[in-house]
Amino acid sequence: MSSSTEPRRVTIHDVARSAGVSRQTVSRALNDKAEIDGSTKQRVLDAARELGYRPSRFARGLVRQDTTTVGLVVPDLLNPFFTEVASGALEAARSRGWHVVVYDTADDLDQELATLQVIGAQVDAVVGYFSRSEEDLDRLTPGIPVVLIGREPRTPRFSGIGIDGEEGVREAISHLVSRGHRRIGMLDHDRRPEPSIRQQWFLRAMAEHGIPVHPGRLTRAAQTIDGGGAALATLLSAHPDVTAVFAFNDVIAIGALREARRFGLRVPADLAVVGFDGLALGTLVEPELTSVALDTRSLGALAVEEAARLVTGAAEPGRLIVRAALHLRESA
Amino acid sequence: MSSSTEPRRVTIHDVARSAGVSRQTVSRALNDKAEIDGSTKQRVLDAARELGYRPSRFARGLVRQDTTTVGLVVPDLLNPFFTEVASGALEAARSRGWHVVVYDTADDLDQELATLQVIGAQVDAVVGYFSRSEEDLDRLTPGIPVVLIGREPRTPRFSGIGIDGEEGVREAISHLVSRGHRRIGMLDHDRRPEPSIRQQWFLRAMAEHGIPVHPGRLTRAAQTIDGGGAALATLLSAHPDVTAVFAFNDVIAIGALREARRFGLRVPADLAVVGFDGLALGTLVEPELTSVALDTRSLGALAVEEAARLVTGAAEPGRLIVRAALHLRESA
DNA sequence: TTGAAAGCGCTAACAA
DNA sequence: TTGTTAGCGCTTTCAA
Repeated sequence: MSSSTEPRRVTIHDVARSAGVSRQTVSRALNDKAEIDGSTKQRVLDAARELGYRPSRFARGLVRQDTTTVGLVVPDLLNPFFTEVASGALEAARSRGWHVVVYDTADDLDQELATLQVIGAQVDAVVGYFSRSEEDLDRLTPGIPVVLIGREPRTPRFSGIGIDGEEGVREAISHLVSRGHRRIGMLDHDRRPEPSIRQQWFLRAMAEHGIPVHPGRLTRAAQTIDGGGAALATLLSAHPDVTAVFAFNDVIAIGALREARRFGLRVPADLAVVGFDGLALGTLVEPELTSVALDTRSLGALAVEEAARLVTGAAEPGRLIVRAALHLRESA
Repeated sequence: MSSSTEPRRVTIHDVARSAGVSRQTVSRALNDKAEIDGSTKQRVLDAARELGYRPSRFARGLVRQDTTTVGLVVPDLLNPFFTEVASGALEAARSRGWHVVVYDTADDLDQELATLQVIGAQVDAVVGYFSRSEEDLDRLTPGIPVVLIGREPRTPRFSGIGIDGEEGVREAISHLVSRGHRRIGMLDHDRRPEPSIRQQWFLRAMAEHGIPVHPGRLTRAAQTIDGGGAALATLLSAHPDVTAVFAFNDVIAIGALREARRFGLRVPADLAVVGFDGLALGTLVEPELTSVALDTRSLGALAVEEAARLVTGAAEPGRLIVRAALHLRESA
């Protein structure tokens, strides 16, 4: 029967007293140590169960400094790209015996801030996607190793897992051009005022083929399926002569695919669509999505491995690059 | 310059000595307490940064017992169903200021065991999907509140978030029957030897319409897109006269959708397909998937909320039920 | 405004 | 096999 007032924590001391042994013996029983009598052990275990005893993870962690926890921050776990990155991070962590605390910031700067404010007290290292400035990040994660994914750190304070898709985009554009496309649009992201690096790759690849890109053919899309659809609609209403589009990512591309269908356009016959990321989702849609593909899971895994290097002091913050390559499927 | 040998941890004591103050003052500076001189505070902060000091989360947690962490266990984060559940759990946790440690057991009993063995030392409560017996679970999570999702606990040791899809399945079958279907197959899961409860709902609903179900029309599928496709192929080769299928879940149903297309069958004209879960993914495929839908995110959220009740002692372990309802879209 | 002392709950060493 | 002692690193009294 438990008191209905303050539910004071049951400690190892209570168990010891109840079983008539020392705290040390309780510890031995609970941790399956060798030097303990069978019947004593059973008595202790019974007492522990009786009292509903749970060891404090803090006290235990304090004395056995052995567990490592990494914080993984993503803007939206439901976005399949981040799901794949998270999955890779989880697997890499598991293979090292690390634990992963996951935070979904809902792509919101305030929630990102709130996360950063609490994360420092919970983890040994932080990996993931952040929108705040490096100054902010540094201030909010004092002394903690941080690995930025998909973003080039400007200072040696952070490690970065970068993406080099230039060659992959070049392949994609060459493919489109070889199929006779010349009026090619792009559905860029709309997160920042300036164009993405992927747009730069796109423009450079187009320039290599001597094809000018009308600025109106560069549209911006929210990073959702619906956003991709809306952007395609905008693009096509202004430039109905476009025969192919390159999207900032697969989510946007899949939205475009769906919108094209609603427009009555056949893909790829009337409109070719190329995405970026190479999500598994791209193989489920009809037609299957051609994409400049990344090994998304290794993005997460590499981030955790880099975090491990930083935590152990095996390396200074550095950068790693993941390359993208064209995966030719049906949509282009 | 740091020693290249044992990288001994920098403690509050080191900072105190370096700044020429007491440990207490360091604590005050770091925790933004009021009673401290501005210049002293700055000196301490500088020293801390200089030494790369990071407070131990264990020591801090030990004395401040305020943070709560819940462990979320899923068999496969890449399965969109579990992604949605996880997303709901993360949001519910965030709103309580809880942290979530996520474990992906890769649908493997040994990894589940390994997870259970370490999770107790990391979290205040556990929620998620488990395949092991309640005896095993109880033994491995001594004293820790556990909430089982999608599984009815047999003992009051555990809370459960159950799914009641009987009415939803009945709606689905009524719909199919009203469209003239009578030879309806089911693609059940293949995780256990016995048929799923969803199959029982299916058979009961069919019986209510007085339609006998040939046992050969009950097939088993691995819970992947490919598994769903393979199962449909098996079913159709043995029973080509089937005009509709009900799948254990949307993932299997989407595999069936794809396979039907490869068979040259039009959906729903030649073959109607109904899934279960109501995943967002179902709206991305062509045709959009009709499904007995669940609020998957609330499944995760309810689990965390129940965990909160157990942790605070506000309630004894209990069960909650989430109901499913037919979402009519295009595939049936 | 600062410091000294006490203790959070546990386990690793050592002694009995 | 068991108990005693001494911390792990931090924050909260309380006194200076």
